[in-house]
Amino acid sequence: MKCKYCGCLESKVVDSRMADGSTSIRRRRECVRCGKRFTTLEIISEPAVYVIKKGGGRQEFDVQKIRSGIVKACEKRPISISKIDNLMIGIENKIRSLGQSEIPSEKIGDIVMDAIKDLDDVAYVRYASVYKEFKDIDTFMKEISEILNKKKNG
Amino acid sequence: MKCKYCGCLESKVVDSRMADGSTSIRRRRECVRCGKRFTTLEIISEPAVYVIKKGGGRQEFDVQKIRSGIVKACEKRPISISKIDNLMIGIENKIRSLGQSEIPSEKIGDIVMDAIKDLDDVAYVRYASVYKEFKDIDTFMKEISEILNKKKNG
DNA sequence: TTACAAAACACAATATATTGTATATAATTT
DNA sequence: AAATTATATACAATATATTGTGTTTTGTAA
Repeated sequence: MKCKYCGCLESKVVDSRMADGSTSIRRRRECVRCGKRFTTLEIISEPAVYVIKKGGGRQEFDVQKIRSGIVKACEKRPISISKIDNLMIGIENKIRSLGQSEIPSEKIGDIVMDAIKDLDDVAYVRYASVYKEFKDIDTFMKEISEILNKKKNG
Repeated sequence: MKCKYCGCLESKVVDSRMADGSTSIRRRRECVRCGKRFTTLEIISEPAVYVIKKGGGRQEFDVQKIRSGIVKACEKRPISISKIDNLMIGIENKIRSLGQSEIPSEKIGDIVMDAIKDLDDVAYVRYASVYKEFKDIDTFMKEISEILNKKKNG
């Protein structure tokens, strides 16, 4: 496991716990070279799902991309990494449970948006703004208004 | 690790390999109860630090880039690789300990410069000349004068 | 349709991880 | 601000994973 700090290839496990109702394992690792610690997550990964891009290109579904998209959307927001990971696992499960080997990227985006919606309003708007690419302004504005209304009235 | 087929909580590892250029570990697991196999992926789960470039661009922070910058600045200077690595580790720790998910590239540059300053004068000037891009000539000249004075008087 | 690459499979010798129990601290929620 | 939850920490006894070598299968590219 390449250390994210110094790139060293060796690290040893310092702690290891079941997480998310035993659907994953969270480990604490320590780099052999620099001694820095980092957290890892072991998740089930069935590589049979392909994402069909808008241009028609096909790419293997990669949770990490989903995760980094969510992480970006959550920047400076009070959302713990474990929450993001849980969300990611939920999204992955949902996508895989569709039982399809090919899924259009739009559908993936919709599923992720749906999941983020319940997590954090700001993150949701950020993600949506990137994902929808401002092409669908009407829907986007409607979504924002809905959130604002909910905040005002809720 | 909960089996994706029968939900059994116990599974054992049948095979384990580094994946994605050693950034993750791919395991093949076998459920203790139903005997079915599935693949898991262990990935790093930590808040990413992003570098905000001058133009506004965002890029994931990469120590190796810092390191290669220092190595270049130390060319033909009597500085061992382990010294550079130690410096790099210190820089990384400092940056991560800021606890921020977004850091302007200027700040990174300042931290690196500060670290190099104590390492080697020539390397420092070289690094500063690249990093400051001679835009901040006054400060740069002042820094050089300070170094020269320190050498003369110290 | 062949050729290449990635993933799955097997096995054996060695090295490392797991899990209960427990404390401290940071982050969220009320 | 207090209460709750999550994360990080430590240690020790036990159980399990890792990695080289090599073969086979499957999917993708030539």
